[in-house]
Amino acid sequence: MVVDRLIDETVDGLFRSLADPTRRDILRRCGRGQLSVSQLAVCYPMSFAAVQKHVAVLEKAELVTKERKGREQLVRGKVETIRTAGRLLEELEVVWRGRIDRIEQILGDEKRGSRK
Amino acid sequence: MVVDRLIDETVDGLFRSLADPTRRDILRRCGRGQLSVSQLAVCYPMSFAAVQKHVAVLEKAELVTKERKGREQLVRGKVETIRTAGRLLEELEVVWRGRIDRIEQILGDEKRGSRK
DNA sequence: CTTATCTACAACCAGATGGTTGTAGATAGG
DNA sequence: CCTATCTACAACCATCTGGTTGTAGATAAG
Repeated sequence: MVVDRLIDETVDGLFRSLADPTRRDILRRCGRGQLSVSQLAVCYPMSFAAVQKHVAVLEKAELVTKERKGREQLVRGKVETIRTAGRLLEELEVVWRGRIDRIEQILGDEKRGSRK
Repeated sequence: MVVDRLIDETVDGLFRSLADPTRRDILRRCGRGQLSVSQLAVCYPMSFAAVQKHVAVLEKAELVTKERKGREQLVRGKVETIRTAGRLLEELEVVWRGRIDRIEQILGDEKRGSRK
């Protein structure tokens, strides 16, 4: 199993974070980590506090990190977490493709060793 | 752009569907499409109606399809939609990696024509 | 036909979510 | 020092979400 031992809550938070257009847009903007929270905030038709909350959600899901720079807080995207999400999806495909085969193989292995 | 013209609502529904452990488990189980809604329902500590709602959410997000078989409704995973989700994540990575380069390139192309 | 099973859907409820405003602490600049 | 800016966080509110129960339609089985 490629992505093991990620508890449900973590995965929930990861995908839930991605399920909001404002947060996806924040992610697109902050790949290089040059934008402060207030710079991000002016991009959206909502209050600073609302954007701050979105950033907090992303941070909790580890999709971004924040780095203090004077009185600003620079937001940077965390590529590893995006990859984790991608791997979770791939794993699903693998389960779909291999479920039955794998069960048969395991049952076979018990008496025959590897097949083919 | 690999994944174009997917409106926000669609993407929201896609990731939101994935942000629930019951629904992720349903997806894992129904890759081959052999399971009816009621067969799925007995796997979880909740009512039939609750599982039915989860399946409805997955169906609306096009992560599964349903196929009538007599009085049952067989649920089958839709691999293309999983791939769509994966591509959305990859696209994010691409934006992070190439944002600045691409802006420079577009500005350059305006006077130079296509490169390479 | 009658009954049991599978599905669909409405109504309802508690808790989470996404927004608001307001207050307050830190830091930069005049 | 004083002020403006950036951030943090609490309180509040409307809506969405994930669960429940109950009712009803269709199909399979006796």
